[in-house]
Amino acid sequence: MKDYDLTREVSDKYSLRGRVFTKIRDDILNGVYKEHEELKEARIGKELGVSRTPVREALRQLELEGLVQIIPNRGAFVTGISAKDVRDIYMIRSRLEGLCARWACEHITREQLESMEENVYLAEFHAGKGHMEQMAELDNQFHHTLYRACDSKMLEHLLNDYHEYLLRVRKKALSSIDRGTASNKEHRSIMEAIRAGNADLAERLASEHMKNAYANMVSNGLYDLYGK
Amino acid sequence: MKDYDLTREVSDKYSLRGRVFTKIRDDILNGVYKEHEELKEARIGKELGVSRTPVREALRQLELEGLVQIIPNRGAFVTGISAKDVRDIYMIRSRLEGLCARWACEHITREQLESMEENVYLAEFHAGKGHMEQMAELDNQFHHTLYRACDSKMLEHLLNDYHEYLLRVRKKALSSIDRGTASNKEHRSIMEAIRAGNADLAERLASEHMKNAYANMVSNGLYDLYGK
DNA sequence: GTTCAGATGGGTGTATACAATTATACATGC
DNA sequence: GCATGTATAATTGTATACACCCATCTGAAC
Repeated sequence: MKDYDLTREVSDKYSLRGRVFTKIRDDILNGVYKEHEELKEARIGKELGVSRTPVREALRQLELEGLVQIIPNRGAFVTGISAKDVRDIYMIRSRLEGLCARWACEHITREQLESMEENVYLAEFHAGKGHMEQMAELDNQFHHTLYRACDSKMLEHLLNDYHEYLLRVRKKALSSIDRGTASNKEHRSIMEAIRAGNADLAERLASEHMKNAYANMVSNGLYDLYGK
Repeated sequence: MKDYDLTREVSDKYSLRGRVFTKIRDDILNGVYKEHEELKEARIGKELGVSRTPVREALRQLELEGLVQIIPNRGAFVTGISAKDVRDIYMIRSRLEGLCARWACEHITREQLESMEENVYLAEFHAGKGHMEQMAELDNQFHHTLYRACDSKMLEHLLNDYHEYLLRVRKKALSSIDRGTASNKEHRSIMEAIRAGNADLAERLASEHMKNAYANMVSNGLYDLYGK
């Protein structure tokens, strides 16, 4: 039998369900749907020109992604993210990114390391110019490369989940240019620790990188929008 | 608006879909369905006396739980767990259980602590008698109490996921009575560290507890069944 | 004014029909 | 013999119909 890919992802980007799933998901992450807003199957289906069936399936999946909550016989609602949830996720990520960096020391490929180097180099340029948009994109890229480099589908997928989950919050919490610069320096340190194969150091730096990102967010008070 | 529960769980235990979901899930965890076995909607529906609709929805959810993989237009297959996946999960859990124990130091309730004490006490009794069945059940219970005690829905849910995910493997890897005794001693240490409010110690002990559990599993060579 | 039974409307839950896709078997050509 | 094409069966993907559940409103009884 063929050796199928084991990661748990929403397959089938090209089916109706896949398209509906992606659409609703993006709308939630981009704030089109607010917290606790009800998502009615019929309305969404009508909007996208499909029947309720693929919409239902998409919603059921989004429930497990954590973006939607379904109450039996009542409906689907956009989940709220509390300040505590955000804090918890950052702390969970700090542990996991640390583990990820540790594993990356052993498993990173030449290409991945070069991609990281390029990323850090480029980010310095954009930081100097104050290009926030590009900084954010490069930040995403850096982390995805790191997740890749740990060579663990389990961990990579988990970290991707959380990373994307937080996009809802990060979209609002525009980080300052100062934080961007500091963050990129941390990226450089992490990369160098990995290149040197220093697993203990890499784990510690990556873990602290997350804690710093969270602390910055709190000090900016920007995610209070979501607090109760 | 009502303050709905935010955890991402499969709600609706009493709908057909909920029952189908639970049934298939249990069958996979109990080894009724083997790795890479195909799960056909029509057959399962017929067996359970329901139509394909709830079966489909259950399968789509199981996909995100990681127990099933769906290939578009092809079908649903039971996912395989490789030896590496098991190792990765144990390492991930070691970090997260550590974090969980740390948080429990601050948030554990009187009842939860008493439940842990009772658990450890009872486990000593069963260890002496060689009651493996009860030991396994108490082990599950201890961890669930710990997950509860950290007072984080995010972390609790994540750990529950992994815990249950590994049941497939643990069912086969019957641990020895020696490991049971050692494991329970570790439980006691963790509990005492939490009771003393020593977060650093609790985190370290809980983290090592997982690594030990994994090491024991490897030394018994029992999960090689799943290796490639 | 308050409470509660019943009607009602809007929504989800499930079954079923049909369309689209894929697997299988078999024939055909080289 | 082997590869390739084609017909057919089997299976999944989607639309639709209807049953069922629940929130809301109404009105009568008190």
